[in-house]
Amino acid sequence: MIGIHWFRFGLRMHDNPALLSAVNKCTSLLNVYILNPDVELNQDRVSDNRLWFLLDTLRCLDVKLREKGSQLHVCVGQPDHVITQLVKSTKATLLTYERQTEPHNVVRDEKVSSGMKEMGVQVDAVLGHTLFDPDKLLKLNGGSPSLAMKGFQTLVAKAGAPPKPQDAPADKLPPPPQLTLENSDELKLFKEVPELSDFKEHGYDIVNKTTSFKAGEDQAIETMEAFLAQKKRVATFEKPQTSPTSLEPDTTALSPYMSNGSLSCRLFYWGLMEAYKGRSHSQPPVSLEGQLLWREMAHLIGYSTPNFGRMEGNPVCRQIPWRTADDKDAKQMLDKWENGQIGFPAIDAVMNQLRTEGWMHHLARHLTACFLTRGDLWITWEAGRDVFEKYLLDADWHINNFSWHWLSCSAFFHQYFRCYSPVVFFKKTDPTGAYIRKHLPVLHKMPAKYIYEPWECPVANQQTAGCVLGKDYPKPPFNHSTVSKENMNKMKAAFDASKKAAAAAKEQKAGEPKAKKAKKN
DNA sequence: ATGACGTTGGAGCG
DNA sequence: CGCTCCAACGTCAT
Repeated sequence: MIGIHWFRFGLRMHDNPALLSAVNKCTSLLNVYILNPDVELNQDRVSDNRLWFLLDTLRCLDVKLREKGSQLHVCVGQPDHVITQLVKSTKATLLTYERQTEPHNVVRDEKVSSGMKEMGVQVDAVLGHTLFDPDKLLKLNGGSPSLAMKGFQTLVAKAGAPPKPQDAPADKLPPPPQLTLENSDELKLFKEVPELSDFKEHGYDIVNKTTSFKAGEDQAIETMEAFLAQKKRVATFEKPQTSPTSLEPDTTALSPYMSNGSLSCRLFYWGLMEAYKGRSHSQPPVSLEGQLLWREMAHLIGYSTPNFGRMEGNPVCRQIPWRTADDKDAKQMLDKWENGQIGFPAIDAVMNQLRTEGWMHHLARHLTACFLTRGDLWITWEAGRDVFEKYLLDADWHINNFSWHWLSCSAFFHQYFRCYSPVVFFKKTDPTGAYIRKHLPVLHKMPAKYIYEPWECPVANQQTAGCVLGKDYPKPPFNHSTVSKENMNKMKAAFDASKKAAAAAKEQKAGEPKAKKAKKN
């Protein structure tokens, strides 16, 4: 049988059930990755760092495939068109891929698989990106996801242990089939995995790559094993106790690998169980196991909630009258926020780390997400979500949307009177401002006393520090305490309004059957 | 109904 | 560093 294995997530050889399915069934197998020019090669949606990380991951994958007598073919084009052309060219009768659950990916895959059906091509869509089968979890829970961690833990307990990771293919892979394709405007096939600079026409260039993260499956496993070898650190890990201002990640920093599947979450889960063995250890939700459960819960909610990627029409999302980019002031603030020029050093440092590294600590994300939405700027979480999605190496549709719901008090978390302060929050873990100095070098010489509020620094000292406010670094556009208090009042109003709306909807629902009956009669 | 709790707040006290 | 209070959310167990 001639087959095509379509890599999307699951960019690895280990624990890759979809790839194994292809290898076991095929005498000839084409391994392909498709770059969609509207998605992966779109500067508005994917930063240079993120595309570089993807391409370098693909390069590592290609090396491994070549060691097994195969290789990775990288194409540019619309996925349904590319797959159709590849099937025609290779005369393949099997298409395999790892199943994805993001709504846009579900739509794409439905389109592709219905096309394959018409061509008489068998499609194997295999699970591998999460610990559990989302449909199985939904069924166990009566058809709906769990919106709180406690309930989710109960659900997971019912589901039993997640599958053990599978080994990488032991033998040589089936050789690639003959491929005769003419490059066209709609389809470009690369002989080798492309570099960032191959996409200059899309605005990408290797000189814009600034992240120090290293890509690929080997790096992922090495990082994981190095962390899991620290048995005490693993056993005592409590997420809220880790530091957002540490100069090196204080957490595992495995998320970039987990999000594109160069690391299997099942490999990590079972490695973690092994590291826990014979030790008392921290528990979910704060433990490392808990972090995997949060990921799983976000994926299940994102998969099963209509319109989870926006506020309107989203049944779990509180409707809040946020400002959008249509508001001129909001748009200006949004741009400053994205580019680290808002005037609060902690916020700007976090956003600079996001743009240069493509990763920040979870609590740093909390601080800046709270600031953008309910805390200070009162801007829609959807706008912040898009900025994070563009720059984060670990961008994960479900988790990103879930977290923005959480931080904006739109769902899952409701204590809007608990608000992060851009001046105070980082002082706890970084009183001297080492993190600020690293990610916001213009404040490098600012005295520790003023590092989080340089506008309080006497002008003479600003000059000595080489950072004059309003010239070298912006003055903050408002007073945080005043604005955050005003915003809390707005939140109170929005909560009241949504309670009222919920009560009205309930009443209407109660009245509905009667109305229908009345109509019938 | 009521109270405890919720992965990760801040301010002010000792 | 640990405690209480702030003004007060939704969820869940009792």
